[in-house]
Formats: sequence, C-alpha cells, structure tokens
Amino acid sequence: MPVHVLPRDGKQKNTVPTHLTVIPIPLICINTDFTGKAVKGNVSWKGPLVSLPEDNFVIKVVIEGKDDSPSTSINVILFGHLAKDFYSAAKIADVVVASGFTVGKSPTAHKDKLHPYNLLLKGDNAFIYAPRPAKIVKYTYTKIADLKAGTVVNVYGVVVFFKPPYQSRGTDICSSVNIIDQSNRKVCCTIFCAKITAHPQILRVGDIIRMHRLKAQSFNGTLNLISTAGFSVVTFDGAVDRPIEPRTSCRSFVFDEDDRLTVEELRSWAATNSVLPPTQMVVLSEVQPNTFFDLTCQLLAKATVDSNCVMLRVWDGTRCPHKMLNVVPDPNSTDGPTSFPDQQKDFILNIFVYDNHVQQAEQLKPGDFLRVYNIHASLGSDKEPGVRVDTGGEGCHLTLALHGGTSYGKGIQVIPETSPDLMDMKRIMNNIVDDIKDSPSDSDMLDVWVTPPESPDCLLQFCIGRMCTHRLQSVSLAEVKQSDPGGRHHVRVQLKSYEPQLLYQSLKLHCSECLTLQEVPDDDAVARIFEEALGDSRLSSPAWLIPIPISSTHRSKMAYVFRQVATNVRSNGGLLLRGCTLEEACQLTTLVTNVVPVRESEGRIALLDLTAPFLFRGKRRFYGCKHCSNAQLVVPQWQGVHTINEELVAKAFGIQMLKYVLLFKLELQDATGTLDALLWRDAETFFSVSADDAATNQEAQDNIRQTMDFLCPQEGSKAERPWLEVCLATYQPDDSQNQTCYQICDTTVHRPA
DNA sequence: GCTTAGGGTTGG
Repeated sequence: MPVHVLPRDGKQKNTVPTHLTVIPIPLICINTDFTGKAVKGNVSWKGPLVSLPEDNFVIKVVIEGKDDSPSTSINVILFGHLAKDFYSAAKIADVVVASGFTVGKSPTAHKDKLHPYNLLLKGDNAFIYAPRPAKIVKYTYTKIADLKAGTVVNVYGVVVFFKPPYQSRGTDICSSVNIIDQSNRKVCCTIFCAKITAHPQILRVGDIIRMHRLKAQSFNGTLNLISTAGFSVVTFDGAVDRPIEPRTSCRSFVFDEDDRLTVEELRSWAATNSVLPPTQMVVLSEVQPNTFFDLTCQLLAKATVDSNCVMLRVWDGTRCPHKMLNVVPDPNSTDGPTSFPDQQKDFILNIFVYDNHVQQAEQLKPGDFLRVYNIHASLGSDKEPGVRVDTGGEGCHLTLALHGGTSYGKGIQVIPETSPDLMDMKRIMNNIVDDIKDSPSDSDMLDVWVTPPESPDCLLQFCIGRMCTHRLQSVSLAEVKQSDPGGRHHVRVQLKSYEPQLLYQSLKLHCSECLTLQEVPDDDAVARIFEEALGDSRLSSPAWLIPIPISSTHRSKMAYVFRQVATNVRSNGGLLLRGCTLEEACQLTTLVTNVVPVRESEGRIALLDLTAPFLFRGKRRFYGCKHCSNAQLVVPQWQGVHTINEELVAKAFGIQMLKYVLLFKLELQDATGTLDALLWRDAETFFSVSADDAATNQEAQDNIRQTMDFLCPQEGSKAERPWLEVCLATYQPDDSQNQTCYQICDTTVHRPA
C-alpha cells in the first residue's frame, strides 16, 4: 500500500524517512526532478473521495507548509488506492509527507490563489506518509489471585463489601471496596480522591466494578489495592437481567465488547456461585429491634438536634409495626415540612444521625432518595437530646440511629432518582399519596385554616425546595415588603397567577453586553429579511452554497452547487447560504450542521440583517445583538478546529451573541398578601429546563407547561394549589431609585422521573 | 508533593 502510516503519538511524529529530503513548498516548479524529495505540511482541506470507473478513485487535498507566504499551500491530487487509503487515514490538520509526485500546472490557481502548480500522486513510486489514527488504548486486567505487591494494575470484580465515600483525616475523601472475581480471591481496595465524583458509584453489594491504576501492596501480611495517580472507576449493576449501563463521572472511558463480556461473565458467575454475603437491606415494615440494617428511603424533612446529631424524617412506603417515639421537631431548625397529613404520619420514621455523618446529612435535601447503611434499631431510651418527646405513656420505643464511625460501611448515599432500584418503592409511595388525596379527613380540612397544609404532592410527586445554602427562617410576604432591598428571604407561598400565559412569550433574547432583553423575532419578520436578501438574484443564478472550510485560508471563494457539495460540507463543518427563502434554509438545516445565511451586496457577500438568525444549527437558531455586534463576513481562520459551533461563528463574524432566557412574572400569595416576583435569572434552575431547549424542543416546553399547571392549576381543575418554599431576592433596579423588585432565585421544582 | 485507611458496631 502506498500510504505509509506514521505513529501519531510517538517520538517519530515528525519523522521523514531518511532517504527523503524535504523541500519548501514555494520551491515546487515544473521541469525539475523531485526524486528523493518530499513535501511536508498539514492537511488544510480535504475534498470528497470521488469514485471513478474500474475501481479507480481520486481525491483532492490542500497541504499547507509552515511559512506564511501565499504559495505555501498547494493542491495535491491523489489517484487510485492511494486516494482511497488517504481518505480514510488522514484528516484535517494532520501532518503528512508526500513524495514520488509529479508536478503539474494548477488549473484552479487563478481562483483559489494557491500554488501555481499542483502535485500529482499516482502509480507505484508515489507515497504519502500519514499519521496512524490515535492509538486505541487496550487495558489488561489482572485476576485477583495473580496480584503482585508493588505492581500497578487494572482489575474487575464483584463488590462484596463497601464503605461509601467519607472524609478522611487527610486531605482526601476515602472509600473502601472489597471485591472478588472468578479466581475466588478477595481483595480490599482503598480509594483516596479529593473529589467525590471520582469515587466509585457503588449502589449495593453485588455491583460489578472496574478500576484502573491501583497499586498492589502488602499490609499485615495481606495484599491490598490502593488508588494511584490517574485512578479511574466504572461500576455496573450486578443483576444479570439489567442493561449494562456504566456509572462513571469520567467523560471519556474505553468500554468495548470485551468489557461487556467481562461484566456479563462476572454477573452470571456471582449469581451462580453464591459469593455474596446476605443482604442487610430491609424495608421499614420488617425492621426488627436490636439489629443493624440498610434502608432505601425518601427524605421528607430533616432537623438539626445539636452539633453532633441530625434527625432525618424518612419513609419507604411501608408501615413500621413498632411503636416509635413521637418526636416534635423545632420548626426553626427544620428543613422541610414540620407536619404531615395524618394518613402519611404512620409511614414516617426518624433516624438519628451522629458525629461524622452529620456533615453529610446537612447536605441532603427533602425529596432526596437515600440509602442509609447500618442503621441501628434499638429498643428503649425515651430520651433523645434536644427534642421534645411524647412517650405516650409507654416506655419501650424503637429508635433508629446511624452511629458515628465508618465500621460496617456506615454512611448515607443519595441514590439517583432514576435508579431502577427505586421503581417499586416509588410506585407504592404514589399509591399512598393518591389514597390520601382521595380521602381528605376532617382534621386535614381543619389544618388548612390553621397552618398551610403540607401537600403530599409537594413532598413526593413534585418536591419543591430551595437550593440555596444560606439558612434563613421563613418570613411572610408582608415582612418581605417591609424589608430593605438587597436582601434574601425565604417565603412559603402559593402561586396565584403568572404571566405570560402563552409560554412561548416567556422566551426572550438577552445580551450579556448591553444587558437588554429582546423579543425573539417571529418567523414572519425573519422570512421578510430572507425575501429582501433574495432580491433578483434568484432569477439569474441558482442558490449557491459556499462551504465554510474548517482549516483553510482561501477556500471560501470556491462555490459549489447544492447537490455536489452537501456531503462534503457536512464533513467540513458548514456553509454560507445565499439566495433562498427561510423555508428552504430550514430544510437545508436537516442536511448541514451549520448554515450561515448571506446576501449579495454591491457584488460582495455580506451577512443578513441581524433580525434574522446569523446561524442555523439544526433546529437551533442563533441571533446577534444589533447594538453590540460589529458584524462582518470575513474568511474564518479556524486552524485545527474540528467542530464549528455558534461561539466560533459569532467570534469570527464579530457578532455579540444573544442568549435565550425565560422570563415570567409570578404573583405570589400567602396569608399576609400578594407580591409580584420575577422568575428570570434562575428560571432554568426552577424548571430544570434550559432556555435553549425551550426554544426548540417540544418536550422542554411541555415540562414548563406541566410545572406551571401544577403550581397554578387551571380554572376548573380539582387540583389544589401547592405551597412552595421559595428563596426571594429583593433589589432596586438601576433605572428606578424608589421601586423595589423581587426575583425568585435558587429554587427548583423536582419532578418525578 | 504527601497523607488519608488498613471493614467487623452494640451509643447519644
């Protein structure tokens, strides 16, 4: 094969075979023998592979030398299998070396302003040295029985014991995991990483784990494994029938067919060889006194008891048969509701969390799904520190405690809401909530008039909560109105009404430079701009498409007709589009990633008026600020760029890009009155929807609609208005000295999966 | 750059 491949990553990166002498591209001329000579440069443009009759191929590329003089870029035409191999082996920006070429007159020199001659690579003497594609890293895994002290290894195993991550006495977070594999040996692994996200995401004993770069060392006569620099980990559900979904925070990791097989083998080996210890997982209805157990549950509220103890109020949808302490937490130190509907009370248990676990417990939010490991269920003591206890006249109660320390894997983990492990529990919880809704008791009705009721919806189906970290007591809206601007308040409110009712009107464009908000231009306005740009050009010439090359200086002057260029353009990044309607442009966006609409102005190509999007990327449209842009169509300089995105385009053309934002005015109410608050800066957090998505994506729009319908049920709906815990910021806008404005911040609406 | 932990409870 005439395409010789050089390693991309090794020291030979720029090696030219010793028998060749590299000559500068400007020295290329005709009537000269270039035997033993080579040309070196990077690929700045690569045309499509053109298939010819009789299994022949041709490809045209541009190679750019290092100097800046205009004649350093030269067209290179490759024929036959050389063309085919080069097409798949080399990409833009690769450094290549060509030899054995002949020199011809470049027929396109007057148009493309490149080198007056071109290089023709054809026949057995022609060579082009291209780099080998990035080496695919293949990891090897050591069986546990084969571990040797002092070696750094990669391992696979089944988790038989683990400690969820906890703060060590040093600088890192520590987690422990013990694994076994088919070699039937167990090994203890200790992982130190500063970031919690780099730790294994183990959800239960039996999970499959893969770890890279662990060092085997001897301690007390036994080998163990400890994380080293570059440690990485992926975990998988251990159940045979579940899909193999890697749990990792690592953005790029290798997972191939062999890995899939390894996971499957470990799963079935563990399933058939009873290698796992009996589960400690128990539901609340099965809790026995004087035992230790693991619990999967949802956090409803939490209350600080003292500096060494936090009480978690949880449920798992089952009823605990034992008599519990009736704890009345102090509302001032409670996060989440302090009272619950009578029918739900039976399901709620309190877990006292001590010492080193307090810090972690404080990070938890009502609504979180948790796994609490090694809870101690004990009978007895009526005395809990710092909380008022109603013993109901009897002495023996069940107390649940997560004691200090990490022995037996004691700890708390938040379980991803989408985890399949939660499905059954969530279904049971939903049934309970539905039952409660269907049979409101008199006492609940009474409660409505005394204190705002805790809607079960609010706790389970839509858990609304503040995400801010500051701790403030809830205040009334009347108190907020009396306060000085510039502060933050937590309020407990209902949503009385909101604007705009038509959701698409809430979508605006914001300029981060001049800070103005603008309406999103409607299609009619944009279509008119396209029509104006069309002018008479349509009658005289076809719609021209001008590919935006990724890495070339002079290519944009080349024009192609649609069909010829569509595939080429897709691989090159984008195109400039002239002479078509908005509708046609939209059709084209399904074929080409980046479409920049342009017009002809005094014989030159220019950008459209900025009322129209300056860029179409699929369904997404990007607009520029008319005040802050200095828009000019120039030949973009994108050396070495592999993907063109909106930022690159905006920067190249001097456009100050506008960002989509959502803007609502919410009328909040509580017993003391109403207050208008803006939902804007943190609207994306509030809805868990990006404004970009809301601009293009029906699902995102539906999400917003559903959230609004829930918070503020439509006329005729039986649903009650839920109470919300909201964080409000008060401020004085720059342009008005006397007016105080309110904005909702750091508040989110959690919705069910 | 080095250390952290090194499973195995019974309590507030």
